[in-house]
Parts: sequence; structure tokens; C-alpha cells
Amino acid sequence: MNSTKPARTRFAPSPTGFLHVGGVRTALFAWLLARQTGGQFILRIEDTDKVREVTGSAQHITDSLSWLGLTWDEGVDIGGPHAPYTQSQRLDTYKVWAHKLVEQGRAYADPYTPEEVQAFRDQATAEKRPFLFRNHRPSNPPAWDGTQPLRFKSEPKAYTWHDAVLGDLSAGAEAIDDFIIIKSDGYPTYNFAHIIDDLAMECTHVIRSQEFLASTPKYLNLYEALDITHPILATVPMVLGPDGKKKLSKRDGAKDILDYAREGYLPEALVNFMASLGWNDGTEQEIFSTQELIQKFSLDRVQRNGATFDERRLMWMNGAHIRALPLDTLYAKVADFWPAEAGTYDDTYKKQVLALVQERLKYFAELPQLSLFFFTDLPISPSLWHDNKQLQKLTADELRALLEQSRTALAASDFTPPNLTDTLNTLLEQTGQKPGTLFSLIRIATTQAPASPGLADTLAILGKDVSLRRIDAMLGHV
RNA sequence: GGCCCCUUCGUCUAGUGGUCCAGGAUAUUGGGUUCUCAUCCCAAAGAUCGCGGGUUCGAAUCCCGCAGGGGUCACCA
Repeated sequence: MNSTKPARTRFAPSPTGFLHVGGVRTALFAWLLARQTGGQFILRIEDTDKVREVTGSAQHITDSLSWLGLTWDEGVDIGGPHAPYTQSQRLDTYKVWAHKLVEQGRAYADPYTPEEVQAFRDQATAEKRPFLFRNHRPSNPPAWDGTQPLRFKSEPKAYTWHDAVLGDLSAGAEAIDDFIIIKSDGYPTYNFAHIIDDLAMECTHVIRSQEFLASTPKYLNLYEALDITHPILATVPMVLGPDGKKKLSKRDGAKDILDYAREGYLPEALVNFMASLGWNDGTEQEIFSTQELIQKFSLDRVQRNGATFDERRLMWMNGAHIRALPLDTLYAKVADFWPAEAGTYDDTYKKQVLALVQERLKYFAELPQLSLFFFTDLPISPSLWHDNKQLQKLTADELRALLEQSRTALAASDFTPPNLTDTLNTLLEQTGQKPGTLFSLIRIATTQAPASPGLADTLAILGKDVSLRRIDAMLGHV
């Protein structure tokens, strides 16, 4: 369908914390494109800010991507032809290019102290002008000895360029300024390092979030100075927080992607959901397998406006994916989510329970509350029949009589589902009760739960011994 | 403030001049499926297509202006 050249795309997070839906969605789009075109997906760690770096977060990032199934062909952990893929290990490369710019007169040492630069900035703010460092370029910059920041010497001009998502874009010369490419600690800035690495790693596409759009003209200026052809640029819209305005952030309660793993979301459901945040295939299909997404994804159908993250929609989608799973597959996936009480029960029994609970599960962490009464006798809770609209019409004596009659009838059943259905129907006739009364009573007696799957199915799984025992137990409380 | 991006039901979205007094999904409400919960099915409600001009026989769709929201203007990415 989309037969294009193999794309080499990358995801290049900085290890400053966990990954949330916003960031991962950008990675997903890049990954889908690489997979669709038979190209490569590269994972590069941009750890050039040693102050903000959080120990362990690089590992956390790789764990998150792995869980989602966003596999990388080159990158940290596995290496590749352009290793290393961690920027702090590539300092020599950046220095070579930095010196090249210095020699060409396109970079200079910044002689100001941070305080002095801040003073320029404050002055511009006070005068309601945009701050441009190039208005303060030193006339005789000192030779760069590596202890001062190194700045790119820009050549301000207007640009027009094409973005694979946003279309034709343009910006005036005001958007171009001198920016730091090597910090005084010797590390490069993102603005410089990503351009060098994308070139070295032969990336064909730069897929990134909208917050980088404003600096694109600066990058264009740098690409020119470096005399390199820039990759295809694609700007994906931001994922918005619940307020629908600002971008999703940890402050808004954006969750660690691995929290979804812990709560029992399916990675393919999360992938489907993230893709639907800003992309669709133009049909009315909502549920996509990851394979379908790989096949159908295209950058030109990516939305231009931001999408609000709505967790309720994710829950629906996860439930839909759970329902579509074959029972055995689902059974393997929920292994860690059973209540402790299920421990001694065998696979056959648990699988029967799961078959009934499957269509009720929105995420696996709900499994215990939905299935507990299949494994243990819940405490008798009289409020269940006291508050029941049908049952509260009956006296305690009537309740007891009904329960005893049901017990006798059930004792004669072999507890196969068809036989149970017959037994229950016969009981309905004999007692002259409505299903709303009789079935509620038996259901409450045998589960002591506010909700359960269908009565005959539930009884069949519980078995005769447990069912009768629980009816007896309730008889002692009516 | 400068520059830039965005603007269709609460939410995700379809829609590229007529088949749209705007379709689907979700969420909400009501009904049905021998009881509850869920699934499934049916139905209701929900968008003057940000606003104002224009072009056109005809505009959500094209043009201009405005407004609102967002992003950015770091020795962060």
C-alpha cells in the first residue's frame, strides 16, 4: 500500500525520568514508519544534560519500549554500525564538527557570563522585544579553549520548508539566532548533537513533537552551515492533558507507561490507543492490531492539532482487545493477576472462571474483584438481600422457604449448565416467582457478591458442594 | 511582546466545493437480551463546522481579516 524507500527513523529520549503516553506516541509513529518501509528504528539516548539526568531512567525507557513491543534495530543495549548510541560517549564526534565550524568562522566562543547574558535578556523583555543573542555578538571573541560555551554564528534569513505532517511552512529571519552548540562543561546541546547524530546514523526522517517547531529554522540554518541535506522533517501534534489545552505532563498525572503494564493493560491496546491519538486511516475502523497499524500508517494522515488524552477511551479499547483474545492466550497473560485465594485451584478451573470474566474485564487488575467468590466464600452480607428491590418484598420466613426449596431442587441437579437451566426453570414454575426474585436470591446466596456472571454458568463452575454449602450458610443468617 | 502552529459533538475523529440542516467511535441517558454486572442489539441526546467578511449557482471544505488556544524565544531536551 505504502511502498516507499526504507526509512531509518529514531527515537531519542533524554534519560530524565519515565516515559509517558505523550513521548511514546512520537516513538510509535517513528517505529511504525520504519517497520512499514522495511527500514530501521534506532534508539539513541540523549544524555547531554548531566544535571537533569536521573539514574536508572535509561533502563526504564528501554523497558517501556520493550514492553510495548517497539523493538529497535540499532541503539543502546544492542549497538549497531554507528555505535555508540549514547551521546555522552560521542563527545569526540561533536568536537570534530564544532572545530570545523570554528575554522569556517561559523562558531565562536561566548565570552559572557551567564549573568551578563541574562541581563541582555531582561533588557529585551523590559523593552518588549524578542531576545536575540546575535545583537550582542562580541566583536573580538576569544579563541575557543573549551571552557567557554561555543556558539553557532547564524546567518539570519527567511525559510520555507516542507513538513511531512504540517505541509509547507515558513518563518522569517527573526526566528534565526546564535545558539550554544557546546556547553562550557564540554557537552553538546541538543540543538547541535541531534543534527550531527542524525547525519552520522543516516536517519531519513526526524519525527518529533510540536514543541521543536519554533527552533526548526535555526536547525535549517545550521544544516546549511554544515553543508548537509536535512532529513525529512515531520512534526507530530502534542498529546494534551485532561484540560485539553496544555501538553500532557507528569504534573497533570500523566502515568509512567509501565504503570499500564502493572495495571494489566495490553501493550497492543495501548499502541492502538496512542496511534488513534492523532492518526486514523480514514475509515470507520477503531480497533487495529499492531500489524494493521504497520500496514496502514502514514505521516500524511497524522492530525495537525493536539489530541486530549482520555483514559476512559483507553479503557474501552483495552476491553475490546481483551475480548478479542483467544481464551488460552488471555489465560497466559493474566497469570500474575489472580487473587491470592486462587492459588490452589487448577488451570482448568481458573480457565473456566476466566471465560466468564473475560467480557467484563477492562484491565487485568480488575480480575480479583470480578472473580474472588469463585475461589473463596465471601462473608455473608445481609445488605445484599435487604437492599434488593425484589427481595425486600418478602418476609424472612418466605425468604427461608424459597431458599430451602431451591436447595432441594439444586441438590437433585447434576450441575451441568443445561441441567441447571432446566432445574432453575422448573423451580421458577414451582415457586411461582419471577426470575428477578428467585434468581437474585440464589445468586446472592451462592456468591455474596453484588455482581456476577450469569446464574447457571456461575453455579456450574462453583459446583454442587460449594453452592449448597453457601445456601446453608445464608440460611443461618436470614 | 516577536515568531510559529492549531481551531468539526464532552472526548478521539470522518470530511479536500454539491451525495453534510455534518458521519462513526467513546462517554452519557433510556430500552431489550429469564436476576445482578458486563457483552451484544436498539434508541435518544449531543457540533449554529471559533467569529466576521468575501469568491461561487452552491463552502466545514477556497481567499482575506479577526479572535481564542497552544508552542517557542535556556550553557533543557
